[in-house]
Amino acid sequence: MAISCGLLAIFLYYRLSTVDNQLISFTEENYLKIIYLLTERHNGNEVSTNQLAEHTQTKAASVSDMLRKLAEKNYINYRKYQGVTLTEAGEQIALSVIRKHRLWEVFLVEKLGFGWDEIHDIAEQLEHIDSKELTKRLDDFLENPKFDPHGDPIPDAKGKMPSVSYQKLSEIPLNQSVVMMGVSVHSPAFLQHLDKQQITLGCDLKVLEISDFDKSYGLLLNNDIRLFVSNEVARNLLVQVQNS
Amino acid sequence: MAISCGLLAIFLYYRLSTVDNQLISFTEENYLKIIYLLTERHNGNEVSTNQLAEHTQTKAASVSDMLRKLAEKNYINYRKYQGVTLTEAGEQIALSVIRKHRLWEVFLVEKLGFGWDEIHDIAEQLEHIDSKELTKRLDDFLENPKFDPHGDPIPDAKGKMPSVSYQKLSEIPLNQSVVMMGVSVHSPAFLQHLDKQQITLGCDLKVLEISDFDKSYGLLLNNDIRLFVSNEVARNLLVQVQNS
DNA sequence: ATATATTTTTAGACTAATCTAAAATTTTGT
DNA sequence: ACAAAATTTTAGATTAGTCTAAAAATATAT
Repeated sequence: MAISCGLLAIFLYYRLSTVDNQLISFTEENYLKIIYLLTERHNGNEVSTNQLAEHTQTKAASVSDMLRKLAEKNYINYRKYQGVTLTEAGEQIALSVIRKHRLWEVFLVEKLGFGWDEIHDIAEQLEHIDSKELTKRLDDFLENPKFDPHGDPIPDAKGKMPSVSYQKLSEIPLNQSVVMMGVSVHSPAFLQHLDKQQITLGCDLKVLEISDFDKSYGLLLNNDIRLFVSNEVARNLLVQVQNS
Repeated sequence: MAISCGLLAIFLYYRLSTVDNQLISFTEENYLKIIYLLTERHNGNEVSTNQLAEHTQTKAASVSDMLRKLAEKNYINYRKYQGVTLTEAGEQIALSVIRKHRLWEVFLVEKLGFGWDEIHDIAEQLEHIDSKELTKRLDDFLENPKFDPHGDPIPDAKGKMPSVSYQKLSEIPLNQSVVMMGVSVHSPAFLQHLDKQQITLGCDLKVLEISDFDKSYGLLLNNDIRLFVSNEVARNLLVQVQNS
């Protein structure tokens, strides 16, 4: 019986974001989020048009257009042909979207029982839901998690990202005990591959050897099980030395 | 670190709906939902262009355009100048959106502790999240509720709406004990007004008198408290005679 | 060091959804 | 029953976000 639905018309393109009350579309939020994540991955270096085209699944021409627009709105620092970084305003929006994405992922796994390989596409939708109060209550309902089901840190309500110091398993010396803390690839195929070998967040790992034959990693899992994983897998497992 | 975000670009305008795998936009979903609710309110009679313009908060000209489009896609029966009704296909989409809307409303109230006056706008956003699996798991998580926090029935996964037989309190004879089952207006102002008088879903009501002076209703609440509510309130309270 | 290859931007076009203004149709009131 | 009023549709324009093709800028390789 509830009818009052009008807002959604406007909402489709633009809505008054709860971040600083700026008008911002889903699409713009997405670009800012992707710029944030790629910048982080490149240690703060500028992100290129082609990289953005790849990750937004659009063409470079479309990206150029959008960058001009985001620069006009002062969400990004844009030097033509040189790539972009986020401004403070752009970063706050990106962090707000990432916060919502990761909180919803926790919800999907912890409350609804989804696997960590099933949640990405749903969280991609939920991350754009615009309600500060909802985000706050969801955060409390989930008991203020600091990490999502992939081990990624969740920014707080003020946009502060917990600092983490993960290393790739491939960079850990032989026989060093480490704890599995995250993954740097989120593809369902990769995550399911880990599931099959019972490699989960929080498990103990030790590299016993690197095979001369195929550079695969011989591991000891939870001080118990011996297994081999490919170099590719070892490079995408994020770990931390115990008690540090 | 999760980057794979591309789908959203396409998703913005169109996505493959889980209902029969048809391409459908947020906007189209909204029109279908509103047509369903208005048709229901008018006991199955056709809905007019102007009514739709009012409820979508657009102009009649925009509605005409959209109706042409929805008719082309066989979601509605459209006779120019005569109004519209939903086809079976259109009704299934509308029911799917309404199901999600009402399930999310239950979530917001039961799990996150929102008041029934605070949830409409958030549910308007959440109703468009597209994942059959999510809806199914949410439904189970909420223990398969049959009614939302306003007393509106929740269609099942197959699009079957529970039938309800509510009457307006204003149509109930004097001294007939009834149970409060729903509201026919969802405005925060109305819902907060009820809160202040402790009129909640499930409470017992009996009309003791209708004032000659201002046509207000003298009620007995929970066989205990006497209070007066306006005619306007009485017309928007949906009740049911006990044990029927 | 400069020609070639790659990347990025610009120009021009398209679609979805909206708008205003004007034309067409239906309804209403006497 | 028919003129006036109200409603609905059509015509033409606008904006966001995308595209392709071509031009401009930068990077690379001998």
